[in-house]
Amino acid sequence: MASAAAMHGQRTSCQECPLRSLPSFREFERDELSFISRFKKGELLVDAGATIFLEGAHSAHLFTILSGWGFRYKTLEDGRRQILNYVMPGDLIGLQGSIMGEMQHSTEALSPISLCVFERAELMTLYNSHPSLAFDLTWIAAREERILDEHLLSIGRRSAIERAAYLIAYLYQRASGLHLFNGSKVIPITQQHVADTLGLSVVHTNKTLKKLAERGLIAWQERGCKVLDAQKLAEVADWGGLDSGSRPFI
Amino acid sequence: MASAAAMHGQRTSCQECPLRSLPSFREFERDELSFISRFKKGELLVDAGATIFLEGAHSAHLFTILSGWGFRYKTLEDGRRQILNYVMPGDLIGLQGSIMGEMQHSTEALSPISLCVFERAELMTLYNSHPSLAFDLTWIAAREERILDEHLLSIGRRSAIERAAYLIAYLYQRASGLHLFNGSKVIPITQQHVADTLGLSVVHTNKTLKKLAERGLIAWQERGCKVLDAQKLAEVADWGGLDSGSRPFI
DNA sequence: CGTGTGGTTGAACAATGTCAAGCTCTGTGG
DNA sequence: CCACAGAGCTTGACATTGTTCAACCACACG
Repeated sequence: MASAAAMHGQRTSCQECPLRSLPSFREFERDELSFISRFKKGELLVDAGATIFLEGAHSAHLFTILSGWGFRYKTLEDGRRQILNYVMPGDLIGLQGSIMGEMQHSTEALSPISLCVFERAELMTLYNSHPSLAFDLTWIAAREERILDEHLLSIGRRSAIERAAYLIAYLYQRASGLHLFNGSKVIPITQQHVADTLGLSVVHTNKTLKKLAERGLIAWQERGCKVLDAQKLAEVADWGGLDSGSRPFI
Repeated sequence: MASAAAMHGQRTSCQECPLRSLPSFREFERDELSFISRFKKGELLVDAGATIFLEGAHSAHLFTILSGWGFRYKTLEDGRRQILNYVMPGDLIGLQGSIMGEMQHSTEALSPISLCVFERAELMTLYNSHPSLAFDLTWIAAREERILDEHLLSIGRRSAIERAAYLIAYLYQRASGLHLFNGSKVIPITQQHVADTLGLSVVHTNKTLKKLAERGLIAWQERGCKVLDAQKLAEVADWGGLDSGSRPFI
């Protein structure tokens, strides 16, 4: 597993953070922004395939994804893996571990990722000095919870084809809101990732994706899934879509 | 669906809150306690089977469970139901809705429940005046997230018998920490609840529970599941157990 | 050119769902 | 006190879904 990682002080200033201009995210007050600038200690670059957090670790840092795709997962003793959720630009990762101690899941990069680095030890300062940002952190945690609720509904009660349709519609909608596609509409995952997210075997996943392809909703490409009809995917899954308002990030 | 609910100002004072003496929960500072006393607007009693929150609602309140059992769930259009998690004394419910707007899941009482009532509108005051309690709210949300992670692993990757063993061990461990059993060790759920939590049909759930009973790990009783060997249940599921330290509540 | 990763396929098999019936309580109304 | 209805549990036969195994293919990369 390649896991080269480069830390460097050189950095995008928070004032010029490319995420700020996305309509998905809320605006900052001036003092919030200056606090975050000080809170940010640098940037980290990791390769595709690298592990950012490993289950069981106690990390001194937490990160916000600046660019790239990744995923969180847990495994059983015998190696069975469950992907819990995907991470994309604007997502804060490592909060669970920062607040409660040890990490109980791992996080891996799906593409090269750049991260803003924050220090866990300074989290309490944030709570003390910026109540609005503290509220945002709870918001971020509540949002993740809400997404996990939907995933649970999906894995527990949707059929294989519905699950697959939901997953792709979900990833597409999130990534679209972040302008992550340059017209390509290709989600950079393998069928193994899809299988491990849906709780299915790769073989069955392959056959299921083929059905979606036959219906003209997706096409499978070199290293990824091309979304052809996001609307119909959501319909197949009986999924209402993500919250539409703008959300906080840090 | 019976949904009688009685609100009354009469209340257990927070100073004498029975939950405070449980080792599962952390101690409060004096000023935290006095703030919470003011934050609490009264108590609510609901019958078994009553709906506390309904998906789609905008509630002006959030609650902490004082006594009783309940569960959170989501449904698909055609009626398929997925139970997301169970709620027990000390659990804060409605935080997701309070922070992000509309409820996206429903909550139902499994037994008669008493609740402490808080006003959503005063949440921001908490963030402004009590950073330590704000931190606790994030903690509470992060804890729920962690539990959902484990549930996702369970439904996605564990076999029927492992899932059932995990669920019962999980409920048993939580309830034990809250001294919810008076020596009975009986979890008050039906097999339909188990099925809807595990993502299985009732019939298959029945057969699976029978296997656990044959192994001497549980016994099914009038309206509930008697836990005979919590240790072995956790082993069957390859589950490490809940976090052991004391946690915050409000 | 090999080699590895990811995708595709078919066949045999295992896990789980569906249908249908019956059973045992418990509570209710006559 | 009895009859009945409903909820929850149990069981067997059968259908469907999903898994495992074992190939084989295609392409990218060294």
